[in-house]
Amino acid sequence: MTSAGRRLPRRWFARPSPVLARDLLGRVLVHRLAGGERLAVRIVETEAYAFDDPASHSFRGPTPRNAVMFGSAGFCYVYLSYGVHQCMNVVAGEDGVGAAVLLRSAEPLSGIAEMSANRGTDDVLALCSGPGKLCQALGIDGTDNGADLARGTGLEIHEGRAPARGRVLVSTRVGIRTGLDRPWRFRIADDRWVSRARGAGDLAAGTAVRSRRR
DNA sequence: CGGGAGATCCTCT
DNA sequence: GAGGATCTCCCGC
Repeated sequence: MTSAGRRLPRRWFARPSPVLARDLLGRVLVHRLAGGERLAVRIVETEAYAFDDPASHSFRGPTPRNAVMFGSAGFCYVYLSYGVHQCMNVVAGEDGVGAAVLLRSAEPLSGIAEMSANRGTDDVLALCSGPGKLCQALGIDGTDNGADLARGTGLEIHEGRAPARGRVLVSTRVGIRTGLDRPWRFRIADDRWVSRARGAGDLAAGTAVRSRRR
């Protein structure tokens, strides 16, 4: 059994979303199913969204959909994307701020048979390589909106192991048309489990970060 | 293998 | 009534 370490406490989540997004890399998302099965994945790609961020659902203030974003850190915000895909966020920051981190892709650790069934494919590289795929594999949907990740009610985030220093790539976010000035997409460098993000910004931003380190 | 379009429906204007 | 924090399939090269 994989030892994912302790469950992370609420104060750990209560930081600015770009800080939390980076620190979520390497952590383990666990979903315990009603049947007793335990699905676990290692987070390898995230994106931060903030209250004053035109790309964020919270940008125009609280609404019924984004209400969870304006609550306490460590809660789960799930929304339906394009009427088809569920996407999971981790609420960040102080209460009432409206910040969150989108989980974009992950490495399957346990419960792979169940995740394959949920996704309808045996291609393990395609199980969690995107925000919609990740939710489908783990069986996360609208009923998980508002779940308390810090309290351990079946959907939890455990300590895992952070990537080695210098192993984090930073780039612009994917699939948005505003807020492209913010380099708030984080992923583990040279990790085969990150999503294949299409779009011009990806390679350019990635190489920019790489060359900046020289 | 890269790009483009359609699916599909909820949310807010 | 328009427009998505996406995914997959189906082209064409």
